[in-house]
Amino acid sequence: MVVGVDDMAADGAARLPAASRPGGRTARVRAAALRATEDALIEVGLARLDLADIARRAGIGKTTVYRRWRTVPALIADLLADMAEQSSPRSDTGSLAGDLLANAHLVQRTLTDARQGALFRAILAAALTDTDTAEALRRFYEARISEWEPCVYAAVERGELPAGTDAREVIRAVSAPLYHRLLTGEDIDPTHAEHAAATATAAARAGAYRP
Amino acid sequence: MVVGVDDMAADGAARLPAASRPGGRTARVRAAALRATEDALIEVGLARLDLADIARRAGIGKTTVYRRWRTVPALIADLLADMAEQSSPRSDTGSLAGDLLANAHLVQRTLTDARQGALFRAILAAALTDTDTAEALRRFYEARISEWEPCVYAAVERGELPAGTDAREVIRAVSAPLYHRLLTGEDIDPTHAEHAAATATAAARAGAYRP
DNA sequence: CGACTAACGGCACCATGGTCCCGTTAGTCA
DNA sequence: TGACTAACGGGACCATGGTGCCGTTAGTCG
Repeated sequence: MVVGVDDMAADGAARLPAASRPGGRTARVRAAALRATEDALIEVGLARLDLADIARRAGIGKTTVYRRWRTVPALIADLLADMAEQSSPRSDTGSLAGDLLANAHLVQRTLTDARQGALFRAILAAALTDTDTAEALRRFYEARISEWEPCVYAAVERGELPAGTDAREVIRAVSAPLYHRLLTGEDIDPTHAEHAAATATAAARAGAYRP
Repeated sequence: MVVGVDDMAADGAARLPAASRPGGRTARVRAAALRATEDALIEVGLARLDLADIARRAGIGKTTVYRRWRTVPALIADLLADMAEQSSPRSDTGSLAGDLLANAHLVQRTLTDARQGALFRAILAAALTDTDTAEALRRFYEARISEWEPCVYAAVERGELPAGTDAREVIRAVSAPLYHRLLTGEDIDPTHAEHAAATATAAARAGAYRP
């Protein structure tokens, strides 16, 4: 088998636009493929996903999809890398309880939204069956958590929380119970968001997030 | 198409041993299929699962598997129903913190164990892509939570917690952060279990689980 | 204990997702 | 602005998972 540069996509995670030729078309193809993947995941779900269908939606060749990403998880991992780059701004309400509530509501709305919710379910399912996707998901959350952790630093400075509080753990604690409900397909309403935020706030105040 | 009684498995969730003939062989076949499903999920994972392979492992006919369960998610949902029936006893250490810690360690060990962890990852992935499986998963957790909620009632009676504390929410709060780590493929060690238990305890004491 | 039939099993068949080959398009760089 | 080649696209081909048919096995019940 003669391996051209053409055939090298199989090295672990999906690669970003190739180093040697990052220009227009490659980037356009990637963007179209990722949007199509998003749509397909939302409409038909992970289980019935078909790379040929994605190619059709994206208006690109089926061969291209197989060559560049090779597998469904690799494609999703690349989608996650793309999502991690788009940042959503945090709130700053002036109190820890308010900030965490805003965060909880954001997560709640995302997971409840018809499109976003379906997308996240599919992505989480993919992450559970593929380590590269899991790694990409971790990076995605790293980015989101980094966005929100200043809330906790501010609360420590205001004297709301004990010094040494693990900011990232506090942020994670807000969304964990909401994701747990997502797993079992239970509904997630604003009440649950409020509970999640209140619980994390109480635990943080009690000093439960110091190592 | 002549529909015999033979062909009626497609009504939603997988059925339990048929009402009219619950006896020996049917039950044996089901048990063998569920054990084989467990093994296959652990060894090859959800993505590469093959019903013919499961039939081979179970020593039963491929046709039988397709006829009785129809799809992979239906088979997994039936596996979950089976798992829900096997109860694991709770601990009683005499204090809420101790009981929740015991629960957290149990969850931590389960998710960390090579076989059980892989099995849970596959099951959660299936639940995220199929509502019947999600429903079965919900029932499974209902059973587990019911087993442990007396810890909380006891703590209320001892005066450790305020009256009106939502027992089920407290139990869920212990495992939620551990499952959240599972999603992203992060390691889960006893330290994380201790944090999860301590956090839930602190939040419960602070009255965060009253509606 | 023998007839009845639900449920199982083997096998051939078929649909469809994934691979391969090779010609085409379009960034890149002198 | 033209040669070079990375990357794309079409379509034939192939492997494999899922279905249908029909004979066989073994609980059930009189």
